[in-house]
Amino acid sequence: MENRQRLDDILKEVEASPTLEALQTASEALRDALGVDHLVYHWVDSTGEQYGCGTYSDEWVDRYLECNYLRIDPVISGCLQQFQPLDWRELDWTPKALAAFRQEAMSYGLGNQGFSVPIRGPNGQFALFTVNANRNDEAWDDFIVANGHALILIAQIFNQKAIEFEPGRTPQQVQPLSPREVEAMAMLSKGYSRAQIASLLNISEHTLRVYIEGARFKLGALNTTHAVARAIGRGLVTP
Amino acid sequence: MENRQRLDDILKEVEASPTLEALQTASEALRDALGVDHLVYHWVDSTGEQYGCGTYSDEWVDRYLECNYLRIDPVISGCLQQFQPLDWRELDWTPKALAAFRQEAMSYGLGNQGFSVPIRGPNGQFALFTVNANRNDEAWDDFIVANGHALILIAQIFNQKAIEFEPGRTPQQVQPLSPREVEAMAMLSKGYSRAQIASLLNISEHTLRVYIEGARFKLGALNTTHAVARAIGRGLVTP
DNA sequence: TTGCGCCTCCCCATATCTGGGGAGTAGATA
DNA sequence: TATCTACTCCCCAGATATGGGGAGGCGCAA
Repeated sequence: MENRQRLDDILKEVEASPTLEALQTASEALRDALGVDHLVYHWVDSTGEQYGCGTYSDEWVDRYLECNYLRIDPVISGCLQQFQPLDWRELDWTPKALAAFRQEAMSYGLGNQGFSVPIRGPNGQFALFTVNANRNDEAWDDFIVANGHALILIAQIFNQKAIEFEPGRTPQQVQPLSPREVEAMAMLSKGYSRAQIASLLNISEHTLRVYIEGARFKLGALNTTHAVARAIGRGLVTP
Repeated sequence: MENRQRLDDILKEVEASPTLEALQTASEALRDALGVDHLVYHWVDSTGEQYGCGTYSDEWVDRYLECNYLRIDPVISGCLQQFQPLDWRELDWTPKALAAFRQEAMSYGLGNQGFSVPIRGPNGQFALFTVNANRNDEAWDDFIVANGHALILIAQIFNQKAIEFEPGRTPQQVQPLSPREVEAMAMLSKGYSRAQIASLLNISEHTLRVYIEGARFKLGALNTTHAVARAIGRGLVTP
């Protein structure tokens, strides 16, 4: 269990020095401490800007971006649809993805096994923390049992640090929606039409319209759909 | 650090026996191990169904539900808007919430300090893991420094167990959206009108409509706003 | 080869939403 | 007490979205 102590030390350093460079050097240190081939932290902030640090080779990163593999990467689509930590073996490897993508990845030095921890924030933040190694199935099982918890924790700590870099921390004070406005957004997000909502809430359709317009205004939205999307993003409504 | 070992043991038991009762007994064991007054895990699944386990008194839970405090609880609204772990002192305690809510809570045995770890899933799952105790500010600072990481980990483990209980694990195979359909949903969620999107994507407005209708159908949505909400919920689009 | 899914285009009519105005009540806040 | 916000209601006209029909080309897979 001295390994654990070593991980703790590295993470403490990360927490003390919140810079992108610190995450980068920590990635390398953690990779060695864990004994894996690669360790990557990839992060999309609320403006859609992407950041990344990790131990993939520059060639692979360039190739990945160039081919827009983001769109076909099963790791990405898998992690977008669930948010538990994910063993790459559980993924849906279509023949295309397997041939065109995974084999190519291995030629760039990636291992055959992977484990990714997805994290999602309410404003579209999405982070992915991945370790990658060349192992057989049994060895990988053992690795995950031994280190799964630590990986989740590392992902959280990286994530907290990443949040601090966020440029658009939206210090602009947000207009809180009134209860009725929230209610309207919630009903809209469930697919009800204005007429239905009005009758369900026992108010006139026009009154409902006032709420929707109020919500649109307070959320800075261009139309109702936009307002609902923002309400969801702000956590006022659960989708 | 024997405390840490004790936490580990309790968590291992939780992982071995994934039942709601196990979470309940673990809550009590963890409360004692951590030396706090209360420990609660509250969880909303993708259907909107709510579950909870923890050490609050039944009277307080009843009172809370009866008064629909969910709507005014600053802990809830705070955690819905950010997804980092949250010290209750950072919350926005309006006079009303303070008077009507917090003081009443303390009369039901809650402590003055709290720390909550929010977790969000892509299908509307929302979980909140909270510890609560009666401490002065310095003691609470020390507690969080000492146990913050452990709390995050506990929240994750509770969450993974809770996911296994989910009834609507939606074994129904989901229809994947085509790239164009996803694109349409993404633009709609940003507030663009159909005409704008069509011209931005360089396609006729009617073609765009076909995509939107396709997405609506595949997402089982009643209208466009509903479809966008579901696309967001499914993680196809970031709000 | 024959499907199947995806992408692209067009017509029409109707339902629904949006934008602009105004106005009264109650409750909380200052 | 004065003011502000939230809530409720009404008018109208124009913009926008929706529903239903049909049709051709392209690529992938059984």
